[in-house]
Amino acid sequence: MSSTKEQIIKALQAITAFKNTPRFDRGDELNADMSSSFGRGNRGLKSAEDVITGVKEINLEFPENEAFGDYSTNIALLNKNLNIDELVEKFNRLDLPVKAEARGRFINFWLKKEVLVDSLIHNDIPAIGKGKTVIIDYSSPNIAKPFGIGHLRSTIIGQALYNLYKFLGYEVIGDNHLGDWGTQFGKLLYMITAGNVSDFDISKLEEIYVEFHRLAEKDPTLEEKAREWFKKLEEGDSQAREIWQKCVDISLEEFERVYELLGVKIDFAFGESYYGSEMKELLGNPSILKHVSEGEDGAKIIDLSGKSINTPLMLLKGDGGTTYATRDLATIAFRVRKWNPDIIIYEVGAEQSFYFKQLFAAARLLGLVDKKIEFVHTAHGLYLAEDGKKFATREGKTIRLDEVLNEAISRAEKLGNSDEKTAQQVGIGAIKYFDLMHSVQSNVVFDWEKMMNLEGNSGPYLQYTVARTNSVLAKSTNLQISKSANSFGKEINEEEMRILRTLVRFPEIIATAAINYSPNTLCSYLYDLAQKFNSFYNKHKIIGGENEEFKILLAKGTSQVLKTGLKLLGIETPERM
RNA sequence: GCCCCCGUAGCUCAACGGAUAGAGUACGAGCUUGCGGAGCUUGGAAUGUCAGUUCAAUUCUGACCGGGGGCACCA
Repeated sequence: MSSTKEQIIKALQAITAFKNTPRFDRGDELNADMSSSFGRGNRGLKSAEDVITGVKEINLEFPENEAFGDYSTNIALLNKNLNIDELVEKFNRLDLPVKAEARGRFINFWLKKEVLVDSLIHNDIPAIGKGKTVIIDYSSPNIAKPFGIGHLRSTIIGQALYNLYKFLGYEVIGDNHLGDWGTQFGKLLYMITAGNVSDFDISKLEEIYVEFHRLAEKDPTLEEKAREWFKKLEEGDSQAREIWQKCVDISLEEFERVYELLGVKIDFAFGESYYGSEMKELLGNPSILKHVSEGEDGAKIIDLSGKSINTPLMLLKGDGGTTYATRDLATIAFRVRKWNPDIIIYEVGAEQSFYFKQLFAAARLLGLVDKKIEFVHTAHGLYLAEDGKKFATREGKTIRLDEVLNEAISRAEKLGNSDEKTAQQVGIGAIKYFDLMHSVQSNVVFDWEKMMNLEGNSGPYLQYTVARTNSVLAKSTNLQISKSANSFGKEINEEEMRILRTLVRFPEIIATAAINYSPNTLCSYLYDLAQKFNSFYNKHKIIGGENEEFKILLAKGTSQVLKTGLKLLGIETPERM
């Protein structure tokens, strides 16, 4: 069955004898079944003279203002000579679930009541991702550093995207690309061996790292020593390898705690160190090497000036050691071979935008991927310190994520009567929602108070609304919905109507949030829905009220959508709170 | 110096080129025994500056101002 949106578009195309292939965005293209005729839409068209010609472009949008209908089109603005009243009149002769209405040069479409009520029962999510594979590279904390606030966005946004794509029927692979290789280990190895440090934990490692940079400022040769140690590690030196393994083990243990708290589980965690053999293969492949040239101090580089990128990508350092880029290219080769994805999403901060531009260009230049693969770098904004500056490990200003999470949980506890589990759901929910409600690319200034906000537009507000619906529904379990959907139509009040019109949008909101990589779209939607429900709840009595069965059905529908939406965002919904 | 992102209400954030720029918070005024007040109703308050494209610009283009990030041996 085609969506209402498609039905409207097809009807408009039919009326206007629209011939050009319409330009669909990705979601529509996947969604639309253009091979069918325009379905039941054409029944009302009697003959060719009913057709209005000369229309060049058709598009349909969600009006922002709800007074302008459920859908609207600017067709009459784009086609100046169009007789808008004639078009509306013809449209309304068709047997469609919407009614058209001219308003200025816009046409607004209103879903009919039966359709709205029916959507309470059947509101299916279109499987627009069927047959497509998407890899999401997210979280990716660095070994030997505490899990800091810096990786919160990647973890939370990445997980939300993962859930959204999966929900839409995509084959989704989540990979936690751990930062477990690279020169930073050379730094640690140098410090550990030079200082004869035998016993260390995660905070000790951070101290050592900070200390290294302090010393290196005075003595630049230390950087050289660090590279030497990393080179040793890459060559398989047993002492280096042993210390490295210990660092990895310590870190993973720490990360596990954080993921547990966050309720995040990532399919794979291959990490950078996994790609040793893939890198070798890459570096030995003549068709790759023909793009490699020698740069300053013997470094091996890939010239990207043909792709209008002035800075070349460094494939190997002067001493032959690998770089971030070597490992990322190897990772791409591996992923293509193993999963043959359609999209690879890197949920990584905006400070790496330039690097990813280089990486994607290089991957295409080297022929690691074919044209159909789409690379996406979400380039999220950063958490900034309250002074508006970037948090930096080197200056020791990292805020540890577990501290933030525990603080959130204890604040939720203080609100009173909730048990430990609920407090965790509320505290973590607050943090996740706070992160996700921001548009991905904007920076987020770190502020405890705002972060833990439990009122207004917040995770707990949504959870609270769900708890309310649960409470109502629990009291109405003995009521059976006996009427058919159509029979509810007459007595629907204004508040109920607003909820219905919001609920029916859910599937399209999900698709929009995924396709635009913007979970904040879903956040706003859920908040809007919850507000509408709470207004309704305050004004009308559900149990024992008029049209009771319908009201319960409405509460059920709202509850369901809120729960599903929050789940997609990675936010749990306590039964009570 | 060059490149990227951001600039919207006191503060924190929304808005696929569309119609009356939408929330939260803070501040002001309300919500009689209610199915849960972490709630609801209500008031004031905003697109950095200057041009341009367009029937239509917070959105696109250019310049400028302000903030953040980046520009090969870090990741």
